[in-house]
Amino acid sequence: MTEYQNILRNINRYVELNEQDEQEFTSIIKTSSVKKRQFIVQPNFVCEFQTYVEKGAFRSYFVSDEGEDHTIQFAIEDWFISDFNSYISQEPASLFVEALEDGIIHQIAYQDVENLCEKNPKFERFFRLVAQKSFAYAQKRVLSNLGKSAEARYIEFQAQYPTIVQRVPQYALASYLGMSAEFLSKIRKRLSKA
Amino acid sequence: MTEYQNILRNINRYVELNEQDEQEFTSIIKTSSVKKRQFIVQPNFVCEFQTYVEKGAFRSYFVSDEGEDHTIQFAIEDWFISDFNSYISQEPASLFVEALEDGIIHQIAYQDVENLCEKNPKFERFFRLVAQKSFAYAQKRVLSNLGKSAEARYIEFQAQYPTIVQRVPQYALASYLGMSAEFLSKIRKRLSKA
DNA sequence: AAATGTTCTTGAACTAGTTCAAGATTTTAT
DNA sequence: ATAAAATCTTGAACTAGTTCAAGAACATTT
Repeated sequence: MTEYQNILRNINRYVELNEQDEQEFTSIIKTSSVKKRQFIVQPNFVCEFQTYVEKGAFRSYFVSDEGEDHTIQFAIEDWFISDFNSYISQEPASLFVEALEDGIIHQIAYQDVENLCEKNPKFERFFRLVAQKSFAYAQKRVLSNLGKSAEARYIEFQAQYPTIVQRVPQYALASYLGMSAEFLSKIRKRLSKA
Repeated sequence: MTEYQNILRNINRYVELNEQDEQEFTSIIKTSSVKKRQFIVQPNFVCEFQTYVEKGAFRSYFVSDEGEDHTIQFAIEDWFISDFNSYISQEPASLFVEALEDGIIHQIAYQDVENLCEKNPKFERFFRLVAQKSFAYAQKRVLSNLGKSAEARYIEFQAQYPTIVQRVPQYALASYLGMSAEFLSKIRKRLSKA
């Protein structure tokens, strides 16, 4: 079992890689370990990498002018996370990406990915499929919450991602679900009694 | 000037097409004209096409369980629109896509696009870049509205897309901006006095 | 095991935005 | 031109969710 087993298996769900392809891909990976509360992306710095979570839990969030924070995405094992906007345009990020636990990540740099895509159409294809799926998924998330009450949004998230609910601080979850931390606390109390 | 001038110019912003490429692409286009209030996508039918707007204005929207409608996207000349989720997965749509004016569209079918991508990496590349940009753009839209009041959301949209504000019915705009039609009416009144 | 920092809970007062209803205006079809 | 349909406006009553503040529980460091 190699260091890159998991990330390669992930890619193989979309395209079939031979040894040569796998070698091309793993040669651009940079692996690091991160400590809880460490930032791997910060506003005003360009988000150079897409990050694959080998171990740990992360969240990306945006701090609005009024100083509230808004969680955009959680990522645990086998998920990718980044400030995608910044990554794609190679302009300064507006998000933080923060480790919620100690973890291990594999990162791939924008220019390395672009070169790889140009060299090997299998990767062009992989990144097309992933981008399309991410976009579709993001739209689905928005839809599934439209017109729902705060309580309904929580119940649905809890049903769909029970592990994340347990693993993530409540204020981060509240800010993901678009409600105040206090209100989420009240919802949970109400539900635990019923 | 050909029938496909505009859509080809759009693609050429991302990849350079020679005559042969252009020919491959235009051969899969299906052009039609649509009447105001006509639906080009409907829930429960698979969204077979991506639609390029040659002329006209469209909106995609979702009707929640409670019967409210929520506009997801507007599209005018030179934009693409679809129920992307349905298109990508080739599963039944959950959105309506409705013509807001009489118009002309160019459509490309899922399977034709996939075949084209497999045959010609330039198109693989084009659709990767477009999917990535759409995803980044969708995220940006979400971010730019987070934590803002209904009035601020309206003001910003109006500043960024003045033509759309003029061209689109107010209830559709309100449902795009996430507020009731009545409230948008009140906001506008307030602003016109100030 | 004490001390410090972080996260979670609870209630009371508040408010941005909704809902309802009815009339006014604009657009579309005949 | 006229009627019918669609859209927009306005005010009054309401409510889901926020904000503030202070204490309780939990986690982390020394």
